[in-house]
Amino acid sequence: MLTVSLDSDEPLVDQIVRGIRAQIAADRLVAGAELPAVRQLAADLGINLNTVARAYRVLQHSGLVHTARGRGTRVTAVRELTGEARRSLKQRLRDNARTLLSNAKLAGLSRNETETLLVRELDLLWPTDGSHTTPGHSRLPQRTGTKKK
Amino acid sequence: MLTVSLDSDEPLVDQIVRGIRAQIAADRLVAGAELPAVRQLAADLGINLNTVARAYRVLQHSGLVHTARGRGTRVTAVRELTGEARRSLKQRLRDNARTLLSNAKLAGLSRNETETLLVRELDLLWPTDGSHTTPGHSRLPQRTGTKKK
DNA sequence: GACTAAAGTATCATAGTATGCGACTTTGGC
DNA sequence: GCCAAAGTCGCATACTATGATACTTTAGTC
Repeated sequence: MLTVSLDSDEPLVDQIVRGIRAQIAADRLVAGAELPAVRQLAADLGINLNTVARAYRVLQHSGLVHTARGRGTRVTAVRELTGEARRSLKQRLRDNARTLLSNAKLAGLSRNETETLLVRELDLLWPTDGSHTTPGHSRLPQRTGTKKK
Repeated sequence: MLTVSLDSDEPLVDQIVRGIRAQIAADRLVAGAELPAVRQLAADLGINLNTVARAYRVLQHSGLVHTARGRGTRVTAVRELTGEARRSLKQRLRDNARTLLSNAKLAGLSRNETETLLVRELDLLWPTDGSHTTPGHSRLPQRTGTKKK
């Protein structure tokens, strides 16, 4: 399910954090769910238990999980950001988006190709079939979800 | 124009590379344009000249600029990727997009908010007023481009 | 053709960081 | 109380990012 790569230039801790964040965002890990024990996940990934423990600590600092010595680590209810924290995060998102799109354009992707790629990922996080998502008019024609390749 | 932050956890070299890549992608630096001398930019940014030189070397390795001892550094004509290089880059883009959108969702942004943010950045890189961009039907309603601040 | 200013380059030192090893502490069931 | 299983701590080590300083190349000018 979760994998890491020693070849990547991204640190192992960051890879783990990113993977678990993505699972929480995609609702594949919901509030109350228990994460694997640090030794367990470390063995699965073939790395040191401290590296996993550090990743869990990062997640705890950002409030996504709660961890207690001797009892394990569980996913916390996600709380939304407000005020200044939310503003600065949006700014960071903008910067990241700019970098992402710059790379896409420099690689020769067209605007349409780039938008298609983004829509696919949007659909994964905010599925449209259930319609329990935030109401309002969408800015792009959703589709896929169950599309053949 | 270009700024860096010592407080960021992103290395200075990466910040410079990212900033210049973004400028090239946005056509604010076009082929043939000369980049500031390493000492000049280093002084402007308040950092060591070697750090700038390393950033320029990274850009040269990715083919975006050409640099010659004694003569300076210039932007190269951008060449598009093909074949395997293009495929693997698209995969990397997908991963980055997933991370970006996960963060947006975990911060409590709605799908619409996220899309709006993305459209703004898309418009910056692929402006729609001129219509000299890649032809074809767009996947989202463009706007702005010449919006007042 | 030598001088010189200005461009990038190379070498080395250093502080910081990512990871791993091994020992420790806390919890909860028997 | 014991013990297995959870997370934590402190240290070692390899690597990396940045900077200081000295070097080499280019191009103009006399």
